[in-house]
Amino acid sequence: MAKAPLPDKFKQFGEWYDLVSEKAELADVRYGVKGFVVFRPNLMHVIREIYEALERHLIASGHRAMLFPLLIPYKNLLVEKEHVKGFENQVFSVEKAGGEELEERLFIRPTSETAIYPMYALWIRSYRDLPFKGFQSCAVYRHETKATRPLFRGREFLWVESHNVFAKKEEAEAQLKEDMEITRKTFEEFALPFLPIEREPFDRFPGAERSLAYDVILPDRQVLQSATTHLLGKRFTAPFGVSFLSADGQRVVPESTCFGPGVSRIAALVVSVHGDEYGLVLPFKAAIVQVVIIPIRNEPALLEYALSLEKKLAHAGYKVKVDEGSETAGEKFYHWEMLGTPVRIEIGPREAESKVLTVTRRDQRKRESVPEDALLNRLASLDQEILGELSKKAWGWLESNIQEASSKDDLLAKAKGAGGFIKFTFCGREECARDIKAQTGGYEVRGRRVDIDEKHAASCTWCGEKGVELAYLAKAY
RNA sequence: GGGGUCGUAGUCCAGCUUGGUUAAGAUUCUCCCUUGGGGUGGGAGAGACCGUGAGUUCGAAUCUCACCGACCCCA
Repeated sequence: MAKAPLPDKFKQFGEWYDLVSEKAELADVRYGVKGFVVFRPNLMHVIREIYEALERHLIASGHRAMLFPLLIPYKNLLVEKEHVKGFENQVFSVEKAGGEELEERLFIRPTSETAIYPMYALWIRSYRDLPFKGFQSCAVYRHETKATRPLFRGREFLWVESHNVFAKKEEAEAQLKEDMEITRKTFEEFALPFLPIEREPFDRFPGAERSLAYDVILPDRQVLQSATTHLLGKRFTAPFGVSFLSADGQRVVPESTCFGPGVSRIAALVVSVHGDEYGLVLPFKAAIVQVVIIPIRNEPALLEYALSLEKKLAHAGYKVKVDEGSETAGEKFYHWEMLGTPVRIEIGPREAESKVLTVTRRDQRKRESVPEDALLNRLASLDQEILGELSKKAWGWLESNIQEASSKDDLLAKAKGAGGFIKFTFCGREECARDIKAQTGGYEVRGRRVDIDEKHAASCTWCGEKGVELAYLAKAY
């Protein structure tokens, strides 16, 4: 068999990713502005499906869609001190319009707190207005100075941002759990794993009281943060003047949370986590074409049979396409494998004669024979099987890349090794985290897991001070 | 912030050291024939103001300077 078109993603992830992005026609980097790429139709399909899933789960849990303007008055940025510090060096600003200097300077949202909270201050008047749960699906803009890579880090990225307001702290705390659940359900639909990790106090979103992040290990064993949710307390509601009258007539400043699943990054995960040396591997939900039918020769009888099958599958609700192109069969196989199409049906004289079809699943690249009258049942089971097996494989990779360090020496040795997560007992001190990062060549303290309770030792594995938690270390994007 | 590499068809790139005919090749795209169950083979055609600007020269993709852009490494 011929050589695979792509390198091994576990050995040369950067090269693999750039090539698959080009060959599967995902992103086009030729637009010519650094950090800004064009999303092509194959990628937009994945993006739209991710949006569809996130929005469905948000709405089912009581959120409502909104859309705030892209441009925000500059003075709004100055309202919350920590927030300004975090973003002022990253914002794009607009000073002119129609050739004239603007009376009021505007900036392009790097995130929308400063656009949303002034309006919340107008909308929220009574305890009856709470909880207020809203979200918007949009692009945000940050002038990143680090190296950019399509979908992983750009100066424009797509996300959903949810901004919720609650009367009571417990309700806000509970929202963090709900956000985690929404992330879990969405990721499940794309067979993606993640670890929910609470960030250390010194590593929070500017202005947050608590920050949870959803970390995934990529094929190069570096960690990618795909989404975050933050407990903001009164950090934004108070300075922006959001308050309400309680049932007993008291003026109260409410609590708030925000949740930001990075849609471009989740798409990058679908590509990176499932793909192989033949290209993308997509679950049914993410595929723009779910079943491709390939007539092995350009003969009218074969084409006719292929089209009748297409009609049958389309009627059953599948996204199906007959490849009528003039390329040879082998060329078409490679093409559709690169695009990650989950199922391929080959139609040759044998199939047309016997009505027993040759069906190939993309994830395993294995052929099987399926009688035509059993095809719909088989496709339905393949949908679930492929999703299940992709998920199992993805979780297996994540879990097999978590190690635990028993001592400082052990930690140093493991840090020199393959990468991935290293668990250790942490004292919680920023100084200690800085020291670890400096001495391990870039391992950062990500924080502690919130989905399970993990026992920690009495003293910090690194510095020997009192241990407070079992924390995860990793090199991050 | 510091250091380095590179800009030539849609894509990958040769040529530059030592200036000189029509800028070579592969891939891609179009058409014809052939082939077809894992990237068939052949033929014809299309596609490049050689990143931009200036300088040196009889003559610049090639030498010089400036600018713009991209990529990589280190902090």
